Amino acid sequence: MANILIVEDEENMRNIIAAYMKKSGHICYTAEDGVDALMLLKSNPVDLMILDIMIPHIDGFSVCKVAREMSSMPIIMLTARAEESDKLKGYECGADDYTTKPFSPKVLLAKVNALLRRSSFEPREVLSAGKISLTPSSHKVFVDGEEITLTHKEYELLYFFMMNPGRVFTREQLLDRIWGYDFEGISRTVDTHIKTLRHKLNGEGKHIVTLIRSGYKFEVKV
Amino acid sequence: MANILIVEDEENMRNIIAAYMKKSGHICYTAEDGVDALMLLKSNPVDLMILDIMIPHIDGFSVCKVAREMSSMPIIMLTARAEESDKLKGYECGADDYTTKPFSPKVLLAKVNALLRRSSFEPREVLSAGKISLTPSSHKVFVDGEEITLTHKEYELLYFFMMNPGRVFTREQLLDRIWGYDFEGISRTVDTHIKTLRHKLNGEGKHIVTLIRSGYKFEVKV
DNA sequence: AGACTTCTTCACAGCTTATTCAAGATAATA
DNA sequence: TATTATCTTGAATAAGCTGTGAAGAAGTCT
Repeated sequence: MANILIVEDEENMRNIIAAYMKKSGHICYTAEDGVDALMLLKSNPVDLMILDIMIPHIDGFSVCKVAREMSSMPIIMLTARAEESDKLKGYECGADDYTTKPFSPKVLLAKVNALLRRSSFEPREVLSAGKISLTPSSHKVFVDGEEITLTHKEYELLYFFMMNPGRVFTREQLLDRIWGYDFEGISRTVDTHIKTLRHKLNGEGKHIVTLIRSGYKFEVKV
Repeated sequence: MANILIVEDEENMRNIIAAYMKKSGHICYTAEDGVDALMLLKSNPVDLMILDIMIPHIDGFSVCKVAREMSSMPIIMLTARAEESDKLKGYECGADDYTTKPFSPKVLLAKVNALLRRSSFEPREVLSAGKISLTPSSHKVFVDGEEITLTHKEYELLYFFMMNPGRVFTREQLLDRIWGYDFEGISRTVDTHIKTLRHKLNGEGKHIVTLIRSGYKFEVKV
């Protein structure tokens, strides 16, 4: 269901965890050190990470911090040490859970599923609103049954909106989260993309609502 | 920041947990048995619950299940038993974490904050007073179930009032905090916005109370 | 390199929202 | 009750924001 990254240097442990996750329908990526982990994080869509602290090259805390900057995925820390200061450090780095070895793989799986539920991760195959439907896996968008072609930015914008329905975003937030800039000053770029997106969505463009001085939001119902 | 319900029958333990949470800025409600807990849940806005399993009248698992049906708040289970079957049962009931006693209050606090962060808890999901309710994430305002449309300034004004109920603000303070000016001299700008806001709030405009010579305040109850 | 697509910038019309002002209403004061 | 200070209100005016089309810049693909 979800893409899970397992970062653990002991091969045996790694395999056991992966086996449990796979059995429950998740897709697993594995890394045996911090560098591997970061590379995988960059190039793959990871929904949750299980992260051992004592790993070669770059330790788990650092990996956790970097991961936190790029995504809000749930992170479960694993470690042999049960020291309080370590746990606190883990939570400070942005971890969601801190599990000490030895642990039961069943309980780990239960935690994983609880966190996925909590992180509003849904294995949604298709997002829809009104007559719009969007399939993330194939990047296809249909309006009233007709496929429409969007450019990459337009797709990302629509996808972002549909993943966060009802929420208001300022132009700056959109530039930040979709474009990835720290934009200084004013830009009409967002407006222009909204315009073309609305146009391509035809009548369904009404789902994208302007809030003067606040930004835009996507409303599922009219 | 968040409203936390602590359900624990041992008075000492309850007080320690509450003290830690309060120190971190959270508002605490406490219950010493399952019935208490459910009553509090019904009548108060709870953002997160810390729930002991072994409590009088109704056990923690049952409280957890009921709570899950009414809200998606994070739930942390506490217990003296570290049995795997118990943990699994906890997660099955919809708990987000299962902590065994004895535990460090610091770590518990870190978990609480991690879960609040994770649950995309925002400084209050919905603010309400009388028949007014306001959702910050979508900038929506309802009066008696009907959505009303506010301009940006009106929204900001109402939001500010509802975030600071009962407090009196002078016009200068409002200009300063909402408009961002250092206003010199007199301005009727605030008055005018108050007027239209009251008007749009219809009968509920009465929540905005004028204090002659002092300014305005927002009263939650009539 | 050339042709095409996509992205960004810009200027301005059209419209919404904010502010000012003056007069009427209300409350405090003596 | 008369007087004065303070609010409320409505209308007029000013300010600010967004939508749009067109054109230039940056990427992509062959």
